Amino acid sequence: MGAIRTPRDKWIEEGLRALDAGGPEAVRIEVLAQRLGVSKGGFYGYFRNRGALLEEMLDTWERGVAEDVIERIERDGGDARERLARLFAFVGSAESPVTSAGVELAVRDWARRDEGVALRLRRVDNRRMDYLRRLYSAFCDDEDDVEARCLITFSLRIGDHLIAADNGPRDRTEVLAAVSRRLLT
Amino acid sequence: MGAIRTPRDKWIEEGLRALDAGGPEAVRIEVLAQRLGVSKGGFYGYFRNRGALLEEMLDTWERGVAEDVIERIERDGGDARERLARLFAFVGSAESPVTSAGVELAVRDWARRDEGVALRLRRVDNRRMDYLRRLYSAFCDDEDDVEARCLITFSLRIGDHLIAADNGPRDRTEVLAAVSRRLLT
DNA sequence: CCCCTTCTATACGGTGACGTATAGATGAAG
DNA sequence: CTTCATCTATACGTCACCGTATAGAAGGGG
Repeated sequence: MGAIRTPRDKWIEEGLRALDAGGPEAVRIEVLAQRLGVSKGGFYGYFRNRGALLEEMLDTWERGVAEDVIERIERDGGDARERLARLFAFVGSAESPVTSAGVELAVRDWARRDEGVALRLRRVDNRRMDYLRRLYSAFCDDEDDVEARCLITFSLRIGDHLIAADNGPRDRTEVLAAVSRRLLT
Repeated sequence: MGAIRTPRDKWIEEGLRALDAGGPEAVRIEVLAQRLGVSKGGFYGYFRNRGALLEEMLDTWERGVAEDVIERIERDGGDARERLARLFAFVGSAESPVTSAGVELAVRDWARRDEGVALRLRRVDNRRMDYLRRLYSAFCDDEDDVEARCLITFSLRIGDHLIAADNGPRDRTEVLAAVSRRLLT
């Protein structure tokens, strides 16, 4: 048996990188092949077609972005406020192609026009929202208030990457820090 | 002179509709032509190429979305709080292809990978953010607080359309209304 | 050392879209 | 009714990409 030269995962990883940079339309098999220093010949040994790759990319994204992040925050302990603070700090720190903020935004935009992607996103968002709810509920009794904080937290996490406005003399991170302080009260 | 059968504006309008539904990649000349009940023959009489159409679409979007909205809110008078409330109610009510929320989200995603679009978006966002700042400043003295409210308002307006999570037993609009109340205090 | 599975390169036909060229239709002006 | 600019239909060459087919490395097991 010959050794696997560019395995399945490489295609998926490179696919996610392309998704990050240019959205789903940019996930072109021949381009990925070139970037992997390989022709597209082997691709169809792993995947039935382009759609199958996209599907698997979403699979690994879904797994990596819901479970892994929460697990990572939970692992280090602390009370709810500390966990939230760590969560705020962690968001969007692109350490792997899966957890990159660009991929998430691309998926979010993608979901607006693909029902299947929308379903996956709903699962992920609900999983995260539940987690947020649990954390906020630990020090905030009014359920409506908890819900409001969850939505604000979530929106800021997205908006931060999507809003192009300058914040006057202030730094964006400074403004975000101020809001975070208010959210943790 | 023969009458203009499908004028410039029709192409732009249809282009924005396509952008709304499928992002910039979906703005295909031949598709627009078909939707207009026309072949692409005349297109190249108005526009040098596809890029020129995209450029003009962004022009009309930029004009229509910054000036017109603010003007509309200002027109009806009232104090700052009332204007903000009206602004909250107005956002995303897609009355024209220009002010549709889908178009805005598409532009926002587009801006992540096109520097020219990013520039335009920055202009629009700054224009709107300035307006928000002015309104909040009317009843809120702490400048940092004003900035925080602006960012939250803006993020919620975007996040609302992008977040797929359910809000438990509550309706999303209900949660948004609660936040809005807090923002207007 | 040879075989055989697994990966790889290359060539092919097909499709959708761009942009050009050119001939036909249409309707106001004279 | 003719003229003429303007819009429109159609055909064409080109390109990027998909998916298939087939032949060529590459390296472990017998």
